[in-house]
Amino acid sequence: MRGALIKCQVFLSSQRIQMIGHIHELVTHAIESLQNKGVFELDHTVEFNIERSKDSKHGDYASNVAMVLAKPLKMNPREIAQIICDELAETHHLSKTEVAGPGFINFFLTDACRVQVVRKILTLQDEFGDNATGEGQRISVEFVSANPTGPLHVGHGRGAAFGSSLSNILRKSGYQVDSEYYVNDHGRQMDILATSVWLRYLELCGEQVTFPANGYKGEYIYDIARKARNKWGDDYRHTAVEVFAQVCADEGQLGGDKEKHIDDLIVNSKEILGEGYEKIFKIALKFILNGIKDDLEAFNVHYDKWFSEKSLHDSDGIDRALARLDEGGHLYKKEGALWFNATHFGDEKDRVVMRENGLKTYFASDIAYLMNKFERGFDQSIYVFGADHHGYIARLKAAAKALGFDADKITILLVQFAHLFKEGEKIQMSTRSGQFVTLAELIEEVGCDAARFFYVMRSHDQHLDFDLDLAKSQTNDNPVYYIQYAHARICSIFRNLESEGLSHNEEIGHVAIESLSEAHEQAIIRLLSQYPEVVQKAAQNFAVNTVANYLRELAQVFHSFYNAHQVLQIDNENLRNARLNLCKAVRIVVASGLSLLGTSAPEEMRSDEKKND
RNA sequence: GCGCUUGUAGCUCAGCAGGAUAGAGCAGCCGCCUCCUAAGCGGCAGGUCGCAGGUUCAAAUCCUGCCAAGCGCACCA
Repeated sequence: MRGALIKCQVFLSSQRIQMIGHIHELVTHAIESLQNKGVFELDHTVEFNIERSKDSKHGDYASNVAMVLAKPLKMNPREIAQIICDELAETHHLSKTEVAGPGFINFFLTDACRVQVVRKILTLQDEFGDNATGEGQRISVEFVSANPTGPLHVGHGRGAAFGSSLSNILRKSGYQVDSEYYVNDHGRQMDILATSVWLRYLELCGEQVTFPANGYKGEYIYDIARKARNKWGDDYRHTAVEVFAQVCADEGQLGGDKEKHIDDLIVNSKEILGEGYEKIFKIALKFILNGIKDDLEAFNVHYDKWFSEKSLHDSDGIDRALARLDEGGHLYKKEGALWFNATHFGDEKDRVVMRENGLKTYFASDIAYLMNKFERGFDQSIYVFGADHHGYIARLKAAAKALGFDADKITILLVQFAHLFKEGEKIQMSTRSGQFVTLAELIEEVGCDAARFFYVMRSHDQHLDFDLDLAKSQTNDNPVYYIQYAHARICSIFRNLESEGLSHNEEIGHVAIESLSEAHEQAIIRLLSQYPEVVQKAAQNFAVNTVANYLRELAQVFHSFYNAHQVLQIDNENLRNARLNLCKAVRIVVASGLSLLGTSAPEEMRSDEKKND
């Protein structure tokens, strides 16, 4: 049979891809030619790879083609590799090929070809690394979406850092990204919040109130209450006796039930306050939401859209979603509640969408929100959830299928918890008691840069130990500063350029670029050329941490170079300009990578001034 | 009990669309500032990739079982 083969994993993206495609073509032609000559006899298709060599000793690219062909051809892989090498057409991109190891073919680029990347980076600037992976695709990334019942705490920080960085990376890979925060501004928790605020307000008015076990006890509730009192004075004051009339006993009391207790209080609050309840509710929501927005801004996290759950209730969003499920015959009544037969679509149990008391569950809103996302036409919707929400995967996918949508368009990424460590001790947190480390406190403590970097430097599905002391330290142990320092050093070189009476001529540098033949320089060039692939791979695998790892590596080779070679203090003008070009390219890529992670790229590092914070 | 996730160096972790001798950082030991910021660089030492099978020319990587850890299994949000 003719035309055996040939599939190659093509990593698209400008120059690299072209090179891999080019080499792939050369190999394919060689094999076809050998078939025609009757040297190779193949009767079925084979797949082989052209991939970047991990070790520079193995050239720039390598192929496993000979090993894959060994079996069908019943020949020794090294022998096959040699035959293919001899058959390869001439090309000015490659300086040599060699057979190595068990039968790899290694391809070596010419020096001229390899150093091209420096010019490319200086030309493209911060557009270097852009790739077309997501061209023409719209993608929704939802993250954090914490209930607006209190300030964000450190548990939300990782989702924020990850989701924000992921959005940046996807954008750089050509996706049209909508980042969203789903605001749960409706439902029981919000009523508990409003009621908690009102009770604190009554306290401020001088009423004797026993605060419910299930209420929100944080100090911020007082802040909101104070705000309400400043605004409305005693307008909403009622006696404690009135408020607690016919309320079930609280936890700890005889026959007490904290859930029933708070629910009764909510009912009373609504009745007693009437329209006033809505006002308290709104002032609380606004206060907290503004706080959340401020915290996220300070964390360099920005959203395209704040999606209100309430809007789904106010519009016909939820009703339409439920109607659609009903039309498909996926809803049924049982014991007064309305159920979605999620088990039919792979979930482990059916789910309630409307409770016996007539209230729609959060899951009903989730379904409506899901439908809304599909209706907006996203090619893909990413949910970033905390790992404790993994039960949601099956039910969301079940809902998507039941609604008639393609469940594969939903991707749920679970972010594992981060454990904070201080002085070697794990910090315990408990939201119940209102004692937790807020995100704002964390930023205050270690700074935005360190916090964001630490959160994403490990794979998102990996538990993370967050060492506060390390994040705060301004030493070489701290990876953030290590990378930023590389950037600052380069900026420093360019600052010193003028004071040394020198100047930078990029053109001279470009012409002399091949004089960068030192091992350190070659290592930097090699790494620089990988940046587009790193970004692309990070986008494809939703692996933000690979960017962090890459930056550390790049910083490392740069620091080595810096230590081994002078840039300014050399007489050879050509070499000096070539090295300046190289430094500038590193600076551009480091700055680009750091910005993807939402971390700044400072032009200088000054420990003395740092202490003034 | 069922489900999801994770077991790699003393510690924290990379690597996991299978590939050529398993990598970093910290901690330990030994070196480098008349030179662009030593927040840096170089070197030494450190691992039966949880255990056992299987697939493959090739397994830390894929499959199965077991062991261990974390999380989840509400008419809660």
